[in-house]
Amino acid sequence: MDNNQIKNESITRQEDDFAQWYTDVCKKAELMDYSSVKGFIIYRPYGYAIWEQIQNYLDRRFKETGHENVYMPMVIPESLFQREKEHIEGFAPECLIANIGGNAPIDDPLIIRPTSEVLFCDHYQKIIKSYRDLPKLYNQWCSVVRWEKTTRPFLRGAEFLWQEGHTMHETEEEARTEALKMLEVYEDLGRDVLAIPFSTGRKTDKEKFSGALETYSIEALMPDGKALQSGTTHYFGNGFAKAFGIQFQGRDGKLANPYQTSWGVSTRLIGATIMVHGDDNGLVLPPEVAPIQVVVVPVAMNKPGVLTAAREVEKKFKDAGYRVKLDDSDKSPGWKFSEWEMKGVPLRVELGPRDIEKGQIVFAKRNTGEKIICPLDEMIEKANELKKVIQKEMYERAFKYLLEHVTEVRNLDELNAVLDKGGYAKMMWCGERACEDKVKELTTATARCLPFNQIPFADTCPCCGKKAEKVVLFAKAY
RNA sequence: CGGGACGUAGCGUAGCUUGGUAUCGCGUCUGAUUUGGGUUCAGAAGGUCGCAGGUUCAAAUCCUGUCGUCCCGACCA
Repeated sequence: MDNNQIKNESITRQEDDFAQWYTDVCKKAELMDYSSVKGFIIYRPYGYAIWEQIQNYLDRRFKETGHENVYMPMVIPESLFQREKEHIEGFAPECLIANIGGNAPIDDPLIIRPTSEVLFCDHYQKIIKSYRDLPKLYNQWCSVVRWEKTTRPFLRGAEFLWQEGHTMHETEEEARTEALKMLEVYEDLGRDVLAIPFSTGRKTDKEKFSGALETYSIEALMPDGKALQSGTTHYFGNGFAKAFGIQFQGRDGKLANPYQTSWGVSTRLIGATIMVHGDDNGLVLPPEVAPIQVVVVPVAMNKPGVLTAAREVEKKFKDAGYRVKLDDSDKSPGWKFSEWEMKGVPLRVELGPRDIEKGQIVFAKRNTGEKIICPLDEMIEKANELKKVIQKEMYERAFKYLLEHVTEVRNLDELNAVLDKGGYAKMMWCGERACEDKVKELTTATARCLPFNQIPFADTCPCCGKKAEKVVLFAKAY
């Protein structure tokens, strides 16, 4: 095989150029394509199907926890956006604004939603009158637009798909609980669906969402040592409620402002999944999120009986509830193996004349490459077992990587060394913004979160030498 | 938004310095052959050289602008 062919048939190795590997996988696994506007991508069927799996899981969990889906307009009058000061200041630099309608200028220009807090508040102001109207637990699936300067498929787009929950509560405590509860739903998604261990915690004031009192996040560590903020939940207090005049009559007959949360995850989760699990042969998808869970590749397909047997295998998997594909295309088996590995299908079934004779099939696991021979009549049971094993192996591998890349640092030299190498630097922090800024200046890393399990391991802040009680994770971020 | 690289058929590319009929591989199509890790052989189709101007008898090639991708910064849920 000459040089051209090698280049053409395969993707950049992770080791050579991780960013290029990522782009190659996105394109060659047919997850997306670029459009003619920078930062706006086409979600191709295979990529969109991954998002649909994430949606299916979350939508079920949201409904189980009492939430209802709604749909808000995609445009926000600029005047409405101005109501909450911190919020508009945070988002103004990245808004896309429409100011022509038909052929006439629009007096109050329309902001294409970068997030929908103000739309929900504007509506809540009209429908919340009494404590009996609370809580309001709304969610919407939509896309938002943020005019980003640097864009990358799934990781940072000018437009991306997401869900945004917006809730209103009678009491502060109930709202605070909601913000933490939804963060747990996201953690479950990571563990049970995406096989990604998230680091969870609270954001520093510097990093929190514009207008929120508290921001919590799920952070995932990528193989290049950078952290990816993969989802956030926010507790707002009643700041927006006051700004938007949302009032209800309480049980005591007095008027009060309700307490608010919002929370969201986006198609960035697809990017996280690609990076956390992928390898030099392409995508590696966890079974729960894979659009195709089992691919059946017949060998010597034109020999009598092979295709018939392969169709039976396909049907049995389908009947057992699997998302299964029979690849009866006119390609060689070797080509198909590589193709479906690129696309990350977790389990491959090989079936040829030799297997038919022996009444067996061959499983191949995408995550380890392992091949397992299995009697035909135990096929589904074995697949059920392998599905669990694969999920577990993938999660544990990612978890091990995470644990190996959290390092306690006690001075600035150690901090620098850890952040240079990649991963999280766990540091004691005095809580001062100045020290957080200093770390960024020295290392370009940012505070990812204050982990929930705060176990102090030193007394002083490495930046200023003052007393430190907070444990914070720093990392370079996407 | 600053610095750098790149843009030629679906994909990957040669040609550009020194202007003169568009190069090769993969893929695609046709037929045969093969099938347990990207089969083999034969034949065929496929291009406004990212886009827009300019210089010239003549532009993929030179000049200007613009759009896009990647990298490094800055910025950013």
